[in-house]
Amino acid sequence: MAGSGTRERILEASLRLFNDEGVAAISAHRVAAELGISPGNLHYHFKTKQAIVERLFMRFEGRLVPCIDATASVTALDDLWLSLHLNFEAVSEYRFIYRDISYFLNEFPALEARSHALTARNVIAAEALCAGLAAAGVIEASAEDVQMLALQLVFTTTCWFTFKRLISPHQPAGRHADAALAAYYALTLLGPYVVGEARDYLNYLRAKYLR
Amino acid sequence: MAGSGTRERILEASLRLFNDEGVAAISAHRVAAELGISPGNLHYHFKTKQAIVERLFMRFEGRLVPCIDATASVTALDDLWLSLHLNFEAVSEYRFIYRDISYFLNEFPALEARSHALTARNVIAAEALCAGLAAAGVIEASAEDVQMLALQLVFTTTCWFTFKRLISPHQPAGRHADAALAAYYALTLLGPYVVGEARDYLNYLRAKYLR
DNA sequence: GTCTATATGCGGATAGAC
DNA sequence: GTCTATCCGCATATAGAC
Repeated sequence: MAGSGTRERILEASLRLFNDEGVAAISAHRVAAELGISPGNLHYHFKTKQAIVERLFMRFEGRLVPCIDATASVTALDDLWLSLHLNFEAVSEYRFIYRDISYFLNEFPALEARSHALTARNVIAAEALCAGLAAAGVIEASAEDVQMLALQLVFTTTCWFTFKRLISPHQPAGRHADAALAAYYALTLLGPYVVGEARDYLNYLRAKYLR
Repeated sequence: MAGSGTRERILEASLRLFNDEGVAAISAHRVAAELGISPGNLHYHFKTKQAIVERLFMRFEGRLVPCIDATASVTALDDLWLSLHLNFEAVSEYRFIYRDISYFLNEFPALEARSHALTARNVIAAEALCAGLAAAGVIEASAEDVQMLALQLVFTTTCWFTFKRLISPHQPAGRHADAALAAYYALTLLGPYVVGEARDYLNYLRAKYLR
């Protein structure tokens, strides 16, 4: 499996460059140059650029699924915050995927079905999560509210970092320390539904993140 | 101004192709072929592909700004719904812009500042709009709530159509009749803040759009 | 496994005739 | 204004030597 460290180094360099500059802007030559190897050598390990992207996407699946499935025990608001935080971190580590969604799906059509499945799984997990909070009395929400909330949560975890570039200057490189802030932002979607002492936790977060 | 109809036809064909297949996937050759003219002729009217995109972006600005500035008189929930509907329609007509945000800003850096300004203007208008509804007693929201709501509204009008591709199969072509549904979706962000008889309007919309 | 060298095609952009 | 013909550069992908 680990026979050749080169294969792994190609994946790591590709992920970094894709994240920083976008998968459209990075050629196979560029990845090879970054590693100080020849394009021919890179081609020996990955026949096509698409093969690299697909391999990275599978890693993203493996990285994200535990985050969205480990939500069975969520009964408090800070559990949800942690879940969102982990989710944002995973998305941030593979942010090249959702960075240019349409381009990505057009260029790598083999990944469209997998992307749909992943998003659907995410929505279902978010619904279960919100329903759990409602059952625990943390929030007060109808079944329809829960559905909408779940969709808004997944929409936010998926597209928030992309949208951020339209409201603040582009982060130069590996900056993804704002997962916590993003999690707070997403959490405010539930804000108006929160009842009881869970409001205290919201106020604590608000004091921490607002200005 | 209208000396040559060709220039206008180039812009129209470009907009349509960019919207349908993405600005990255459409070459100048392709636009020329679509119109049945030569690449040389196209180059006579637009020296570069970037010039076409910039011209279309300016049209988008001219198309969107009236939608976001004509919100001074919003004092009822259905005024907001209409405003959102018009906003979504404008975004849909120029959906190639927000379709792949990072790619767009990377490829056409001259438009990054304008995009920022447009988004900022949109947020300010949304804040005024939510503040107006709060003042009119339609919603009950603190100043911080209003800020968050405005950001969520703009986030949604900007990125919702892009995200939709991850949860439902890709719309083949000029389908953008879902502006009304998108407006309803965005409106639910205000749902929990709504008080008084405005709730009736929300229930009316819910019956209309849910299932 | 890794290299050098190269084939092939496409997209952006231009020159110059009509 | 519109055409044909062409240059240039880049990206994908391959061939074959070491």
